[in-house]
This record gives sequence, structure tokens and C-alpha cells, in this order.
Amino acid sequence: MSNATAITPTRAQDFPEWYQQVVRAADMAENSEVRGCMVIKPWGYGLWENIQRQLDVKFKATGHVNAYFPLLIPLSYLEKEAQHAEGFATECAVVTHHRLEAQKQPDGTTKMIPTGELAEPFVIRPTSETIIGAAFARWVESYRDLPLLINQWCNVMRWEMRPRLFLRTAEFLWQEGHTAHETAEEAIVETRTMHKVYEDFMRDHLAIPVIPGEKTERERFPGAVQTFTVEAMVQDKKAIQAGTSHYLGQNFAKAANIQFLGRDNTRQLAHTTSWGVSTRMIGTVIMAHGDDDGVIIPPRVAPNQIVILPVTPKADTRQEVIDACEALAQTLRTQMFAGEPLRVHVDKRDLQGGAKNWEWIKKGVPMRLEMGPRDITSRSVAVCRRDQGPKAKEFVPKEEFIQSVTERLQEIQDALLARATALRDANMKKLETLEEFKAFFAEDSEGGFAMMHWAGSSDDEDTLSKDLKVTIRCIPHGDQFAEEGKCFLTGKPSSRRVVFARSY
RNA sequence: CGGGCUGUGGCUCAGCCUGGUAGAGCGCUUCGUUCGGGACGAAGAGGUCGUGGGUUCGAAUCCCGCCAGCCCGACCA
Repeated sequence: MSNATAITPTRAQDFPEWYQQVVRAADMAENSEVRGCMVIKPWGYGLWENIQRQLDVKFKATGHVNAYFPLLIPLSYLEKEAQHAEGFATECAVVTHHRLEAQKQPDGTTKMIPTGELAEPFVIRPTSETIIGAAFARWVESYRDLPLLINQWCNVMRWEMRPRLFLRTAEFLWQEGHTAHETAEEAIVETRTMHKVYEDFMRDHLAIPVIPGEKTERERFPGAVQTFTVEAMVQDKKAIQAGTSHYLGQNFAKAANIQFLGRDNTRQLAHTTSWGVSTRMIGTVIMAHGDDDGVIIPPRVAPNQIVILPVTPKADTRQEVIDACEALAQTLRTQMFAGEPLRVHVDKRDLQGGAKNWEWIKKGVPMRLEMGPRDITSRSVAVCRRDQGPKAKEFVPKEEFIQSVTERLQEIQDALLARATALRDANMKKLETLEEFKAFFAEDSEGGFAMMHWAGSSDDEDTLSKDLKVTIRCIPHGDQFAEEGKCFLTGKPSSRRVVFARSY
């Protein structure tokens, strides 16, 4: 029995269900017994580790250092910045007690009763601006203490009503950068620098082209002066916000009292920024690159870039084949790809070859190698690329393969980026009128990114959001968006197009 | 937080209307055949049917309470 595709349903049939099935088939994560929280399994976590390590290099290269702050935030801290507090109020988990009392029940069981109520409750961090701000206030006295360039890798919790693996979970992993600066100019440069880091990372490491831009007031981070975003398009033509960086002005410095004595001997408030990406990136990778046979992971971030599948048709040559595979793996591991040693795995499990092969296809390992007795004799390997069909197979002389392996991986990386770029470009349209706009986002139409002239208000945005379920994803940077025109809704003059889309 | 639905072996579900103490497919184990390959056959392991109470000779099945989860909205990295 052979299915046409490994994943049912296909993307075209039911994209959300396809996504769930792909995550499961790739063994990346599962829903846990804790509502809204997921178990990230080794294959999914391995991807996160690579994202984390590679991003961390970029953070260090731009002058940041890592630190760690408490999981629990005093409730009063959240009350310091009104907009911020309001923004997160509906999704906070609150810790109110600090001990349990074992209470024997008549039926012999034990119940644990929370006691020891806290005088001031703690909130499990939904983000750490407030508590890091309090630390910054202690650390900063003089302009000589600035800038502070801190990053934290941690978990946060937002009590989401409708969780989905990786895309929206109650607890998720992320990094949050927090910086404090002497001047607004410096803080804005920092915000833009990190925005660029995210853009580059998405493109060069995850093979996902993004549209960098600024959020409108309505979509802005609560308490921020400016929010920058990188917006990616995934295969159902919806937008997903992949990373944000915020220029916070002096709002949080005021709230947390981050003051310093300036060069002119006056007391001044610092200018702060924050920026982050989360495990949502994994969901973005899956939806951007996956096909009807499962996940496709870009080589640069794949937990294993190459899996070697020993072909062992006869018991008496089995060990010989496995030894040859191990030897090849060792040779490959001495090579570097994008600055890191190749990650090669030999799958020696005693399973049927076909089942094993399909397992790795569904997991999205970029390259599979098959080696059997005949290949040993002919000194060749069978090479299968995940960005090509499941049956596509090229027999390559072993030495030639070893010489060309990193180029081949780069080809896959490039092919994925090219494919994702083509998809995005094919679904980005410049539209002029409200009628065109409505047709573009009609229930039965494909949708995509609509580039529109816009001069409407936040209320206008609200209306469009309610009626058509579309939002302004960003006011994009870049010359191709700069042109004179008239707002499609209000008719007011506009000098730049904005990007509208449905979003995750 | 509003509206709808569902809780049965690891997973997906049937059985419930018309009460008689459990079934299928997938997965798992073993054996055999096959295999440059997501195969086939046979045997087998695994469930106090979410939970508490009620009706009944007898409850997965009927009634009431509770709990949990899912879907559709509002919210969101």
C-alpha cells in the first residue's frame, strides 16, 4: 500500500489540519496534559537549539551579553506602565500561594490545598520589560554605564485561549533582548540593528524571505513608541510575524525609573528597546517549507543535515555495510557547513528500509544517503534531496560526493529560499480600490499580501479587521513601496503602500 | 469570557437512540514469507468505557451533578 502523499490531508485540502499532522508525523512536539502547553520533542528541540545557537552568535557579534532574570514578576511592577499592563492583563498566570498542605480525605486519598497566601501576588512573566527595567534602574547611575545591552533566553507564559503547537502556546521559549541607551538616536539605531539581524537570520538561516517594516499604532507592542516587525508569508498565503523589535522611548524608563546623570550633569531618563523571537519560528519554518510529505528543514538549522540509511538486504553483509556507513559519516563530520561541523546521523535501527526512509522524509532531514553492498562495490552513494520528490535519487561516486557535499547542502538551502520567495512574490499584489481589495480577501479567493495606499485611522483598521479579518501587517521599508497615491479607503493622499494580510 | 460539541486500550474512532459488564483500524510484541524496502500472513499484549451519585435484577448505554478537552467567536509572539 502506498499513499500518494505521506501527510493526509494535503495542504490544499485543509492547511490547518495538514499543519497539525505534519508536526505529529515529524515527531517535533505534542500537546501535553497541561492545557495550552506543549512537549517539545528532541527533533523539534534540536531545531530550536540550532536557531538559538546561531542567533546567539549574531547577538554577541552586535555587542550583547546574556543574563537571566526571575520567572516571577511582582504584580505591582505590571501596574507601572498603564498601556503595557492593559496589553497583557487578559493573559497572565498569577501565583498567589507559596505552600501546600496535605489533607487526608475520608476515602484515603490525599488532597493538596494551597495555603500561605502571598501578600503580593506574582505574575508569571508574559515578557520581562518590567523586571529587567527594575534591574536596569539599579545598574545605571551615569551615562558611563550606558548602553546596557542584555539578552535573555527563557520561557514566558501567556494564557492563550486557543493554543496551537509552536504557533501559539501558553508557555513558549524565546529570547528577549533589553537595552538601555543615553539617547533616543542610539536606541533607534539599536532597534533597527536587531530588526536587521532578524531579517538576515530569517533569510540566510531559515530560508524565509520577510518583509521588514513598522507596525501601525493599532498593532504596536503595548507601551512602545515604535514596533518593527519582519513578516513572512506561509503557504496558505497568510502572514506570520516572525520577530519584533521595539523602540520603547522613555516610557519604560519612566515606569521603572531608569535614570542617569548625563554628560551635562543633569538627571535624564534612559531610552530603552526590547526585541524577541520565539519558538513560533519553528511553526513558521514548517508552514513556509513543508510539503505534502511532511516537514522540510533548511540545512543550516536542521538537527541532522544528513541521515545515512544502510541498505542491508542480506544478513552476512549487514555489518560490512554498517561499518562503511559509519566510516562515511565520520569523514563527513570533519567537514564544515556554514561555519559548523556537518551533523550526520547513521540510522542503524533494525527496521524495514522503506519505513525508515519515510520517517526521515516526514521529519524533513535535508539529505538522505543510501548505501548498500552494491554501492560499496561501485564506490558510490545514492543521494536523495528533501526538496525534491521522495523517489528522486542520484547515484554519485563517493569521493565526488564527499568533495561536493557542502555545495549540495547549500543548493538545498538556496532552493528553499528561492521557492519561498517565488511563492511570496506570486501572491503579493498592488491593488487600488476597495472593490479589488474585497475581492482579494473574499472567502473563496486565494488571498495573499495586498500592497495598498493607506491613510486611514486606527478605527478604519478596526473595521477592516472585523469585516474582512485582515490587518495591516506592516508599513514596509524599501523603495519599492514608496510612491505617491491615494488611500483606497479614505481617498487621502499617501506616499507609501502598506501590506495587508490575514495573519496567524 | 459568550455559543456548540465531545469524553471508550498508545492514537483515531464505532457501540449509546432500542440497557444484558467492549469492538475496529492504525501502532506495539513474537514467528514466518518478502524486501535497494513506507509489504504480507499468523499468533499475542493492552481498556475498572472522564468522574461522583441515582434508576434498575443488571448501566459504556437512561437521569442528575462535577471535571476535562475540542470547535466557532473576542484576544494574541
